[in-house]
Amino acid sequence: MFNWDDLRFFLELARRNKLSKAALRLGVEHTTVARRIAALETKLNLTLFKRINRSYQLTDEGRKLLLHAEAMEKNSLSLLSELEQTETNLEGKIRVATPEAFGSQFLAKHCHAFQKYYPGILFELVAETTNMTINRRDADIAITLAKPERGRLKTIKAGSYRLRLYAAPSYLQGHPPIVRLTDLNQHNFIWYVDDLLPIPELHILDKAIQNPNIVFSSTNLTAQANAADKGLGIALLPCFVGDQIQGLTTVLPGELSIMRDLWLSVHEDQSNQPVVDKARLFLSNLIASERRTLIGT
Amino acid sequence: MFNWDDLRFFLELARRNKLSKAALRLGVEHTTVARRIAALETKLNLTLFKRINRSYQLTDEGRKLLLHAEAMEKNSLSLLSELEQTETNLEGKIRVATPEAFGSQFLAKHCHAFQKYYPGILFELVAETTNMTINRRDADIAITLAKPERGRLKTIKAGSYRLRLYAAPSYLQGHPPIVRLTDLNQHNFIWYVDDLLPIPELHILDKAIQNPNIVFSSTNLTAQANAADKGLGIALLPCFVGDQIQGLTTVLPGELSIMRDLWLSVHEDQSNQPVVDKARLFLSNLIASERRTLIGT
DNA sequence: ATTTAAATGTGCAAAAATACACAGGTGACT
DNA sequence: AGTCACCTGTGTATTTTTGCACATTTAAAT
Repeated sequence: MFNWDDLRFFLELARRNKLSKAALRLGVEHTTVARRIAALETKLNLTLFKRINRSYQLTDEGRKLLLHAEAMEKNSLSLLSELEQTETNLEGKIRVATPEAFGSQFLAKHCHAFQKYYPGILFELVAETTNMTINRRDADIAITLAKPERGRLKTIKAGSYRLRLYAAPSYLQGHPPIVRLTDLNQHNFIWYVDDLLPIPELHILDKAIQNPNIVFSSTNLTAQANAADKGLGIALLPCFVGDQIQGLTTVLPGELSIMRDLWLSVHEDQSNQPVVDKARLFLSNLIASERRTLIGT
Repeated sequence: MFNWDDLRFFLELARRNKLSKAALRLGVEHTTVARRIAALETKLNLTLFKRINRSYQLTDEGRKLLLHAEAMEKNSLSLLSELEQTETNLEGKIRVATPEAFGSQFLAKHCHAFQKYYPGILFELVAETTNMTINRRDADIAITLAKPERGRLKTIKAGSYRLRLYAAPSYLQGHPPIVRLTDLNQHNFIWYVDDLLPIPELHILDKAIQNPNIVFSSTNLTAQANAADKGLGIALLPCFVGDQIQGLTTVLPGELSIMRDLWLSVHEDQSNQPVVDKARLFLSNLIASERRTLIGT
């Protein structure tokens, strides 16, 4: 028997006709789509697509398969809609502490899904730069950038995200071109205020720029992003913020890319509570499945 | 979206109720089944099975899922029956050379599938102990135990198989018990004739047994297997032979297990011929999907 | 009660799948 | 015609999945 999951890839490619387009929607690399399709073709011993003019066009046999794949998709969707029943029996409240930008720009956009599953649970999102201490029960679950060393916590690495330099085209047109890191010396920066937690990877920038010309600073990333969007200068932003803003483009994406880990912690004695457990699963699933938006393109 | 292929595993487990039974039919380890089911459960955020009394029983939600999974299975089956059309346009003949036992006991049992796909192609199976040389065009495709070093051949490692010692219970009851390798000194052996190709892994046996008491020998593995089945002595057999014979049990499976590779070769200038290509794909697919019977339990 | 056999669970090693980086090639727009 | 953006293909590195060996548990049989 062939791998049923390959039909998901087949369907997407049959609809988009481009490896890259299909890959984007499936949340994988284009090479993965190509290889899964190739595997399906050899397994079924059929040619499903003709590769012409950099586009994948269905063959006659591919069209036959499409009908069956669509039927299976219908099944999978009806399955989800039937089983994705809300758990109204669970009631209570969960407080989740996250870094400011992660909470306000990423997690907030997905809380509706949690609400749909568990309408009885109040989801409290504490997204602040101040370091909330989960130990003092300020929050039931904490997502942090550094692994908490102390406290009786269950901590797992939930995922990673990337930071890049972003600027508005309007800014870039009015300023000297940037082709290497040292060119940044002549540019304006939007930056954090000093008391942010130190990011070790920033020494790359420190070496290249002796005296950064900081024209605006804030503890609030959304403020920085909005300032950059208006052409004030160059900002260091998480990709899940910068990529979402149409008016921003990356600066030196090849030279500067900072990866940071996301840690998810719960109290040892709270980890078995149903409400806490469901929220924990929701968060780690979310971070895993949205990996692509957190890492950026 | 969840992994559609996990539903195949779910279906099998829902029907067999045991990890090990489902694993056997799926051709994987029981741990893999357990992990795929666990992955599906966390992805769907449901409990599909209750683990009671070492058996997996469907929950209510699991039963709901079963209906959808069965529907998807129907689709996948109808898909196969529609697309698995015979290619009557391909005509010709293909000669495949293999080791004797592999050809007569394994490949011969699967040739009907090839015939079904390609009714126009005559499949000639040359299963002999004499080393056929593919270079002289005695065969179009060769499956060998050693990688051919010379000749303009395209060779890939197609898979592996295992050898074990086998004996009939009737023999074992009438002879001293065997708990370690040295106990074999007091036993009767069914063996190859001397000119068989040397198997380096056999030095383990050579060390344990100074003077093996060989009571019967043959170049033909089927003859050896039949002799062993009748209680003549202990034989070294491929698992795909020994495991198929109800009357044989393994001897010292923990102490003696020999793995050998299977190599598949075609001529460089023949590799693009449709008939040769289809046969090559058929053989490598077959060896891959029957991995479990070749490796044994 | 003891033994035996069969089933599930766990940690580690091997294998496979995937991402990543880069090369090459094609069409679109100057 | 040349440049540019975009898409696909190939080889390597990383991550994930799977297999394997072993521990543990439970039911059945002596």
